[in-house]
Amino acid sequence: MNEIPLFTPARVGRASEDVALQLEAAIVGGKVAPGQSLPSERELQNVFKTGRGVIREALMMLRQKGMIEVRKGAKGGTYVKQIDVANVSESLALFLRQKQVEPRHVIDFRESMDRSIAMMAIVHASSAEKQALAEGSKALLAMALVPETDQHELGEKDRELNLLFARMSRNPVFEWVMGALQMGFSSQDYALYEDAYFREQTARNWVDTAAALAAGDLMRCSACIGRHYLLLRDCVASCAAQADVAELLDRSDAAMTGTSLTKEYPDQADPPKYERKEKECL
Amino acid sequence: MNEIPLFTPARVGRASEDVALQLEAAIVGGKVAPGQSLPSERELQNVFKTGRGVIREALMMLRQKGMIEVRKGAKGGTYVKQIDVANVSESLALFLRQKQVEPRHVIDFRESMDRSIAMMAIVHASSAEKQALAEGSKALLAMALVPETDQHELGEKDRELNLLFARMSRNPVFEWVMGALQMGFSSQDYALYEDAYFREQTARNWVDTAAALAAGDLMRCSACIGRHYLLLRDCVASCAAQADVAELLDRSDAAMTGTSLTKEYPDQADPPKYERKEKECL
DNA sequence: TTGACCCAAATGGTAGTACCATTGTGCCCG
DNA sequence: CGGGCACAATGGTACTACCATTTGGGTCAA
Repeated sequence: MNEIPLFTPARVGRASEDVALQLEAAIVGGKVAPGQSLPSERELQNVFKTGRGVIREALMMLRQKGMIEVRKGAKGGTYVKQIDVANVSESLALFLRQKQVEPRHVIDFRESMDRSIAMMAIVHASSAEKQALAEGSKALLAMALVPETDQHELGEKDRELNLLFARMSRNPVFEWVMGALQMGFSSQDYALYEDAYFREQTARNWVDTAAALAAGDLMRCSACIGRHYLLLRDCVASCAAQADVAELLDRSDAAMTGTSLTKEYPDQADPPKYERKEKECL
Repeated sequence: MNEIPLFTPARVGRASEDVALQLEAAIVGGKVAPGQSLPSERELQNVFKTGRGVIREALMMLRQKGMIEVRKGAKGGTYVKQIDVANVSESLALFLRQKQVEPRHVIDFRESMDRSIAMMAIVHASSAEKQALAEGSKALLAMALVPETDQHELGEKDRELNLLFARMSRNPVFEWVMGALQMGFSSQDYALYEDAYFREQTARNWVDTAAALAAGDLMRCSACIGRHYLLLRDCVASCAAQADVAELLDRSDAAMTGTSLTKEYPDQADPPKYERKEKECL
């Protein structure tokens, strides 16, 4: 099964794809190191014997992948870049959102990853890191106990701790995957710091987690992680209950405003409105 | 820290980005359902009051993200698509490759994920799935014992089993992340089936794993997983030894052929060569 | 009636040109 | 010596014209 298609539609349209592929190959092949620049668009135009639009489209694709960065002006051009984890995060977040993945599944995944991280961190993390985590968690608790603290600030701190925690596994893959997941679902974590009860419980639990980790007590650490996600699940469940009501209102609201961008206008003469508000600057 | 920049360089260049953002918002906002099509490029040109090139660049970006699919001809246009997990995989693979992540770290990550999956699969998987895994692993073993079997075929089967295994966790996130990781590192798994010894050991181990899983014996299952990755680590290590030699040869070879694409030609009059072999079809 | 064929319209793909905006460099003048 | 200005390189945008592909309908013949 899964044979190579015998007749691939050779070179059917899409020269830009071809160009992008060749440029990508040159980059990943190490022909152009990060920091160096590709030839200018007009040079590439000559090299590939094609129009400038094709080159620009190809560069757009590479830019979208995060492989290059484009700068205007003299000494401008397309510079090869280190790919940022944010690119992966964005891609993943987009996918998960579109798949309407249940928060429960993401939470389960994160929990199992956290347990793995804890296991590795206990073995591999330096004592300095362990201390940093302990202090960070205490700082979080201090912040959480002040009622005026903004939940976003707390969420940010939580995210920071999570990343530090992941880094302690000494395995960058964990750090990256965790970062990618967090990027798309920060709203969940923020919600955890909305309610005063959850806020305090979560912060205290962080302190316990850090202490257990520092003590090398995997069992207690694992229990703490379990408790963390128990809180998160509770919180998400209670939020979902509210959100359901909000969504119902929102949906009936959206049904009223018929701002569609599609082609389904059988009888309507004046399709999409699309007020261009940002465009009077030309 | 991490304040929102007070003065964002408002609308500096890059109208295509603006267009892409608005279209993306329309898509993720559900204004255009998958399967439906956006207006044609020429219509969008009017809607956004911009040149067609800008529209095309924006569409290229969305296409790169996997959100749309573009078809030529009458009734052609840009159709909103379900994002494929392959997009995430590609993004992740590109990132990992560029970060020169050590195989060891990826393997560790996969191992810990496999253990989590096993835990969940024992609880959640249906008996039909468990049986399917058992039969699949036996089929793999049968194939592995025939010396003539192609290693790629075995690798493909292995990949299939892995995916089935991940699916048994009943959590799609595991399946997707596993799929994404495999896509970028299939060569490792293929290597496992190159040597006759590793081939047989791995296949037998798969059978044991499936049996343990079906029996609900988490301990034995976990041990099998450990053994699997022990084999993989051994295999990768022995491959790396060979690869090191090859790389040295390859590097000195690359140093000879000076086909550079960068701008560093202080004295050279005729920069990049770039024979266009695919282009005589116009 | 049915089938084959062809042509027109819609749409994406490519080429080319002209011009604008931005930015670094270096010359020129005070 | 220093500030400012002109210039050149480069990306960003607009517009036009034309090509290639695909669909659908219309026409003509069997």
